[in-house]
Amino acid sequence: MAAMKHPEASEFRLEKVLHALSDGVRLGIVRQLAAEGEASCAALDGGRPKSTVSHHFRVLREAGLVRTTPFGVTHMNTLRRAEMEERFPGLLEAVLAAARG
Amino acid sequence: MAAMKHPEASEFRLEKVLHALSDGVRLGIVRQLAAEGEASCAALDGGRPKSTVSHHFRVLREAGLVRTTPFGVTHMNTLRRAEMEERFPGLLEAVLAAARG
DNA sequence: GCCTTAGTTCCATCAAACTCGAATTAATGG
DNA sequence: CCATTAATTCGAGTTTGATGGAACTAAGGC
Repeated sequence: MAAMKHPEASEFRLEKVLHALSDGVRLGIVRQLAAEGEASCAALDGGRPKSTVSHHFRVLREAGLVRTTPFGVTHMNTLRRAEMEERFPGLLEAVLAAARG
Repeated sequence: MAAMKHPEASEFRLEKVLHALSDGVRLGIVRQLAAEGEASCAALDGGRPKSTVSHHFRVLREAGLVRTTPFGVTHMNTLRRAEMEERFPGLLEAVLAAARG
């Protein structure tokens, strides 16, 4: 799968990030990624159809929250914590803390 | 105008807060309220129709971000910074910092 | 080459949400 | 009481976004 496009940290847009995080399914994905470090899409689908999950990962990618890297036949996803921190200091960590509590 | 209902800090829901902040108009309102302390709805309408502005204030109120108090014939709006901080520490301040930068 | 696996893309459907005009309510002033 | 001002509520139109089935693509294994 050809490398998918991910925005640079300088291109992250606050409203897009907030919108991406305002959905329950996506917030759950982000939470799990934060807890487990990395995971395939399938590991986080929660029993939902692939097309739905793929849509949510796309939104997360385009907001800059998640990086997806092809790894053999699966795709590995990681949170872009450091870049988010650089661009919007404290934001993602505050959301993660809020989602935990 | 009978006192409008505002949720308690314990009732704030993260996804609702993030959704409220993910709209450009509302983010602008929140930014201005943070800068100016308080303002009437009309002072923040940006030339938009009243019904539109009223809608956005409602979303902000229901998320817990804004408190609206009748004050004579106008309504005074303030950010509920302390309560947000109590419920979701660091979140609103990180968003405000990001919106400024 | 063929099959399987993992995701994406396309498409349609349906619900949520933004916008805004018009009617309404609430408080004040004359 | 009437007019004015400020904002809410109602209703309609339009857009955005979520969901999920079907077809497609890329990588690996036999």
